[in-house]
Amino acid sequence: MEKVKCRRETVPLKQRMLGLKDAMELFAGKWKFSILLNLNEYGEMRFKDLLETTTGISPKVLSKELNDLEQNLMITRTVMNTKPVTVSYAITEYALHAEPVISALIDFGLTHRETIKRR
Amino acid sequence: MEKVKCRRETVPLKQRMLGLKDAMELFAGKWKFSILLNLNEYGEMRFKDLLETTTGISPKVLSKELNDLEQNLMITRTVMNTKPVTVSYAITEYALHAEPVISALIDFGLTHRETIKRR
DNA sequence: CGGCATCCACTTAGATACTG
DNA sequence: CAGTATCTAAGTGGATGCCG
Repeated sequence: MEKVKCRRETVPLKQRMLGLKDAMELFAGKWKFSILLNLNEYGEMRFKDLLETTTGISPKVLSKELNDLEQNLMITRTVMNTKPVTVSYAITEYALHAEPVISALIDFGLTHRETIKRR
Repeated sequence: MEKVKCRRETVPLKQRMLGLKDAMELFAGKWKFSILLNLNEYGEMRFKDLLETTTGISPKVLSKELNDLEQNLMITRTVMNTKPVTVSYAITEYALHAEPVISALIDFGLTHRETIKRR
């Protein structure tokens, strides 16, 4: 692990740990990334759509995950004036900030998967 | 979330999700980052040392965390021929691969913490 | 010293059914 | 359609004690 750069080195270790903790808590669980990647790929989606594309999730869990993501400003929730009501979810501009994290995780995860496999 | 780059775009979505999953599983839990950052900062450490610097952890959990990290090649475990035995843990070269992940998480986490706080 | 065994508490996830 | 209610199953974490 080499010397960290930019803002990271201006911040004490304790606080960096807080940042790590926050980020990990936000993305914890089996479904958050899947939901975000789906919303990113397909644009606006309704509850039902997400229930179908997120294979294996139950409505209760999906509901909780969506709430978490909304609380953390990663997605928006829009209730449409139709009958019966439809609700539309979309990814936010703010969620773009998470792209470096996701990229780094994918890169590391794929490399690591190969490394462990051939061990 | 903008277009992904390099190897990430050569890999299908399903597989990218696997990479994400692997990486998240490796780093899940409250202690892994703390242990890695400590080992990185202090070099070789014994079980007892880690038990002290990792505030709040119990021996059972520390033991499990260390095993996980060793299985994933992030640390080495060396038994010394002393009486009574001492065991020394150290971070591996391979763990350097995780640095971009950690940096990205810290950056995002710190920014996000501020964003949420002032909401 | 460096753990593992045991037990318990708590949180989370899943299945299913139901409602506005 | 978009969830909530309820119940149960499972995983995880902490406390404690013991042993080589």
